[in-house]
Amino acid sequence: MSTRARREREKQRRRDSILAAAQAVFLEEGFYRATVDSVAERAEVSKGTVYLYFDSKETLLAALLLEGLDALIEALEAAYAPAQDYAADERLRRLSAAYFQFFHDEPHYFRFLMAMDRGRFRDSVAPDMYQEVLKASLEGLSWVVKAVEQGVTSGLFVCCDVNQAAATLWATLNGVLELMAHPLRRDIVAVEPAVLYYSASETVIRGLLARS
Amino acid sequence: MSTRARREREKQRRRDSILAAAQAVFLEEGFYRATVDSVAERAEVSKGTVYLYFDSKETLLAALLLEGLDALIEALEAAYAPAQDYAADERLRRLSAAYFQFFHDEPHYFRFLMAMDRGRFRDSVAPDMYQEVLKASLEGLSWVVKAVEQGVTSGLFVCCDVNQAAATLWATLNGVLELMAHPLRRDIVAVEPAVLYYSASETVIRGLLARS
Amino acid sequence: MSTRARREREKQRRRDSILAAAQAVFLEEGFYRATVDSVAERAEVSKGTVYLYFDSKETLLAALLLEGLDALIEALEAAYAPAQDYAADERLRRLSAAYFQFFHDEPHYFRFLMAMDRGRFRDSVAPDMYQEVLKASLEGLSWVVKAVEQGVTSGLFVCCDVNQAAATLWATLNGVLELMAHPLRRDIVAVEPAVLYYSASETVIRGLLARS
Amino acid sequence: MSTRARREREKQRRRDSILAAAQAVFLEEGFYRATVDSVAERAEVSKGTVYLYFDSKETLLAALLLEGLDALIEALEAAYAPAQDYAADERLRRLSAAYFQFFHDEPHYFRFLMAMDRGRFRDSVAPDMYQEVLKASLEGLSWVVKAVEQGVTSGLFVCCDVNQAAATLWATLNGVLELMAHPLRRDIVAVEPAVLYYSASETVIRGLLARS
DNA sequence: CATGAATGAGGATTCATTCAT
DNA sequence: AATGAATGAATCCTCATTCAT
Repeated sequence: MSTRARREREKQRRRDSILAAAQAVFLEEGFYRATVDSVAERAEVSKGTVYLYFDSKETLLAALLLEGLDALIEALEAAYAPAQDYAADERLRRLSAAYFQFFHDEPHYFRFLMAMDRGRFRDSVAPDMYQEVLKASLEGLSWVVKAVEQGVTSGLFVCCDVNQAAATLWATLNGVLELMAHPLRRDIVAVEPAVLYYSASETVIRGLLARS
Repeated sequence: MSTRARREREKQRRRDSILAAAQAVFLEEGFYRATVDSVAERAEVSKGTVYLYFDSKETLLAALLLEGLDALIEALEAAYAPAQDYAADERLRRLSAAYFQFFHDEPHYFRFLMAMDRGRFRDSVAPDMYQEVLKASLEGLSWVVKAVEQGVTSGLFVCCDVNQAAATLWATLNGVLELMAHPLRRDIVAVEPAVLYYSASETVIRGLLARS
Repeated sequence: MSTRARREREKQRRRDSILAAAQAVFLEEGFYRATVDSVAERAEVSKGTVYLYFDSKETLLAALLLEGLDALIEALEAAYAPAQDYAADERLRRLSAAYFQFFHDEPHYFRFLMAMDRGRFRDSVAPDMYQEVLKASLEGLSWVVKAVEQGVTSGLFVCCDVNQAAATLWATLNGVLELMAHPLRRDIVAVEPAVLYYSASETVIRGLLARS
Repeated sequence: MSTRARREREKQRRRDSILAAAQAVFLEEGFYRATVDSVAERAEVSKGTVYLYFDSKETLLAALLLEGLDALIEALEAAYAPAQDYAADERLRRLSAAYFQFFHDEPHYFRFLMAMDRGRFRDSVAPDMYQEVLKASLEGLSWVVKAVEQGVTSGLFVCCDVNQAAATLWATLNGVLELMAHPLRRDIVAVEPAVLYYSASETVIRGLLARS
């Protein structure tokens, strides 16, 4: 029956709207200072309803994270473009650009990702949710690993360990993003985020290239 | 009078012991979960005394930060070794190693530095304290900038913008540290922190080198 | 029409299954900690349905009680055995044994009966339901009163007031049951429940007997 | 210094006033319905202060209980009158009367004692507090046991097991108190509490007496 | 200076009950 | 009749901060 389908859709919509509200509130206030009350108010539902859809405040964060990671993974896969025929360095550039784009479009996710450290996230979220976050994170990195592997195989890159090389690029990009995420640090560096990001990415890629 | 001097010294000692207690507690519990009570207890003073020496919990964090930054700046200056005659790439390697050493020896400072983002730090700390943190951070980075400048001048490095290059290295190093700071992420990457740090640092430095 | 009859039967069955679920849940969790949600879940109906059959959580308790009391009254009547020719002391022994048996078989009812004290039971249950519980309780006691009356008439017992004597036995039995219902108190007394119950019952009956 | 002593006294007074408030509120509302807010309000302190003196709502109950038990034990000891020369049956009568008197003077304690069953009391109170309650309860009963022992030794009573006999009397008295504690049940029995209590007590004592 | 008792504004979470479908 | 989503008041407890001594 269509009634049931509509119900389901309504439910999903409600869930999404709560998630969106949580995102906004967490972003504005920070996770700790944010209150479930504000989330409920923002979503225009009662506090009880929030708990109807999510077990706890931390679960809300986890769901937000997962959603973001899924989108990111998709973006990275599209950037890698398995079906296309790209050179390894080109792939890294594309992945790097896609990562930047993602955080440019949805700057909050970066914060949420970083917020995982704190608050005994691991203890307060259902274990399977934690595992999912872990799995998703790994999956994101795996595209970078693949590209580096291709480069090593083709002789374009020279490096001792593929994981290490991929992690270096990843760490660099994250480092730039974090550096630029904070107004204080952005002021210190006094360089345009996009420019620094691009230059850092290029620097690492150049570092990987085999010298002719 | 020596009475006065002793008084002063006593006061300083008290302040330091509170700071040390705060450091331990913030590290163990995280800033938000930590309570002023625990800090007071750890420092073996009353809660009121903590407020006698520090305006607020956040001020405590700022003081901790500043202390750490001072130590870091000293370490970086020593690594740069203005009086010595080092090549630019060597200087970068030394700075990079010193940075790693610092966070290896005092892993909490990294956390505190990162914690500055959150919690409306800016709003809840006296403006001059905030300025001081900013100044200190800049000072740290300036040693890296200096080394890059030397490299460009000597023709060892080739890069369009000195600040950019320095920030790239800085961002990379921070990125690795952050990546490795979180157990979850450390698991994902599956590389030894020290190894990744060294390799990332080398990769960036190589990326800066002028091709022969 | 038979359709109507079936409907009626269905309804009764539903009601019974909710009641059974409530009994189980109240027993396991205690009345206050139990949630209507768990009752509904256990009964495999929706929460709304529970409220369709019962006005409130407290009404559920009252219905449970009434059900239990009805069963108890039947058991007591059977023990008294009006059609048989028993001596008064024998009747008291039989009633006492039946009471014990009842709470042995259905230990929860004792708890429910005791729970009536608390929670403004009187205020939150429909007055007629309260009256019914009262009536049922009286009816149970009346069998004891009858037996004592018989004993006094036959000269076996000597006592000033029949109600008093019956209430004494009743109070004693309840006292033992309550004493033994709580693990803490059971530990304190360090006597087997059945043994204490029997001995207490005998002691009171002996106390009623006219000295020869 | 007297300052310190006064402080200590003030603290004790505060603690007592909170305890008294809790007693009143728990009595009026029942433990579950009572809120810590009301206790605080009644004691004319802030909610935080209540938690300064007591760890939790349940701890408040335990403290109340313990206080009551201590008073009861004292009353029982006085009734037993170790220094005096009483016959065993007289001692039981005195103990029984003291018990009644106690609950007549402080009717709430009976309720609190009974409330221990519920609410996972054991789990939510510090283990040592639980042990104390247990110990105190045992101590109360021990006076009855002593009196029965004396009776058996002197040949006044005849019974197989001293503990059993003591528990029977205890159970009976508790049973009467409980029976009379509840308005509903009091109505059913239709006998004056004091009268029933006395008669029940006499009945059990008579049941213990060796027949001449 | 130092203390530590007192405060009270929140905060996360629960759950009986209602009501539109 | 049955559902189950939505509600929101109510609850226990925490903790940064103040202030009288």
